[in-house]
Amino acid sequence: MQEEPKYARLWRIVAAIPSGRVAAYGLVADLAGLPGRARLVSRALRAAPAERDLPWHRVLRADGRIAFAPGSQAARTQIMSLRDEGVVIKGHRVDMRRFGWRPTLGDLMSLPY
DNA sequence: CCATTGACGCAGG
DNA sequence: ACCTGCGCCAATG
Repeated sequence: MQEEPKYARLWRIVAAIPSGRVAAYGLVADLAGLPGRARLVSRALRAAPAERDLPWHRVLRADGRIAFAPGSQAARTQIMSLRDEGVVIKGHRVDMRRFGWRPTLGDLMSLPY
């Protein structure tokens, strides 16, 4: 049996983040079984094929801040997508207590391949 | 092969 | 709230 490639495992977690909720890079890594590898998540997202259509905009820094520089095109796109889903952004950040995704074990167990 | 670079996170000060 | 340092490590030059 072969181990699922790291990027694919990260992509699966990101794909599971529900609309209207957000998750930190570090949480995505943890849930993918790669604790301490937050930076790998950013790499995986850059490398993700567009066809996969991942909700990358739902991934933020641990403190709720948008990872991209304020005013950058990427940040504006991300903010727009989040607002479309009802996520409130103030001062370039999101209130993680309100919008943070907290999956149950059941959620994780029933992830599609 | 060595150095630098990040869509990061956390502990300190 | 802001800054600094360190751990992390695949990718890039």
